[in-house]
Amino acid sequence: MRLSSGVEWGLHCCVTLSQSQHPVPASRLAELHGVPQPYLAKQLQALSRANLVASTQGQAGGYELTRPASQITALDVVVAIDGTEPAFRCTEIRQRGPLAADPERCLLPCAIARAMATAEQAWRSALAEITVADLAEQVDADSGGTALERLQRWFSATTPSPASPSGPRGSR
Amino acid sequence: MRLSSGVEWGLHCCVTLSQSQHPVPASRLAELHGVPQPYLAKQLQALSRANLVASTQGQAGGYELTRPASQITALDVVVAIDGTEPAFRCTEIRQRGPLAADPERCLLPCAIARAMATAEQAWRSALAEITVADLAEQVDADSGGTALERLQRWFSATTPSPASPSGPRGSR
DNA sequence: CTCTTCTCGGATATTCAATGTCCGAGTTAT
DNA sequence: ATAACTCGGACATTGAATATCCGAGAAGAG
Ligand code: SF4
Ligand code: SF4
Repeated sequence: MRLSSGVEWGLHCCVTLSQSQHPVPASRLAELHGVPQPYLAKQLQALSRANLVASTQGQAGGYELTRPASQITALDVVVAIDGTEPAFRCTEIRQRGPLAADPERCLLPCAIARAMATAEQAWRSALAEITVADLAEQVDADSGGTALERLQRWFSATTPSPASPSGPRGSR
Repeated sequence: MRLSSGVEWGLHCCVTLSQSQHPVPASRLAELHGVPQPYLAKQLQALSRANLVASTQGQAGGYELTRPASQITALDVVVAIDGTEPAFRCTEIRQRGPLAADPERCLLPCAIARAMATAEQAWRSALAEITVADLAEQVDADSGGTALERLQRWFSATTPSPASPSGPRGSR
């Protein structure tokens, strides 16, 4: 069982966006996390399609959350990026082979599929209990209360500073 | 999130084996479920490595359960086939980028990783509640109490019948 | 009002893992 | 002792996830 690695980036981006008052471009988020920009854009598009983040185009554009962080659960992010299809996909092999069951008896999922669905429901319920606000709070506590402040200070460097004449950011 | 499709076959094989008193060859299991024989063998090897099934070689060989069906949980099967690695793999992106946290603060998993691990633990706990015996019972109930009997009758066709002289099974 | 610049959005290659397949080692009944 | 049948691990193939690119569109500056 593998979970798309983009889920991790999506969660980080949501936590990051919850600390910004202004839209943040995708390129800044990618630079902050040290991940390839084009691929992160793909995940952000998925979040945008799920209406978790809103995109603003233009010069001061970027992404921002559409809801308060306390209204966004981890399950929302996971579903938005990884999709809603269940991990256990039934191939209906009970209808194949010499002992195939009558199709009329296969109208509802069998016991095995039901058990797996129940387990997956427990997983989703656990994720629905955690909100992005909770994650931000815990991340801040882990770093001794300095992470969120450093994050906001870093945002200031990318805030629209209209007086920057010839930004000599010749890095690349 | 995707779960290996071999998990489904492994669960079916365990339920099937719980109804047989004699070892069952992999080729018979594949024929019964209508899946490619060589690939099913791969999954059975994984089950064998986890000591869930025992393999007997030779002419009357095959696979059989090593424990009573009530002692084998669905989690055992899933772990044996799909592996024990967690679905959420942390890339430690908090240590990358311009705002990299001090490595000394990253000794324990961060809040995001902890939340995902908790959810996954709930999933595994739910699977550990279900045993193969429970599954067999429910499958039988779903079919009106005829599935297990049909299964055992089908086994009779492959039971060591020493009087078969020149089995003209020229199907393939 | 125009123009430039910056942004997102979807369509497009590449890489890795899961799927599917094969043949050799080993063991039992004949 | 022989022969037939079994499992076990090593080997191609396919699909999806990963990583990337360029065009459409909107906001702000001039
Ligand atoms: S529904 Fe149940 S019996 Fe049918 S293929 Fe899926 S797991 Fe097997
Ligand atoms: S441990 Fe937490 S902060 Fe670090 S990379 Fe994983 S999810 Fe992100």
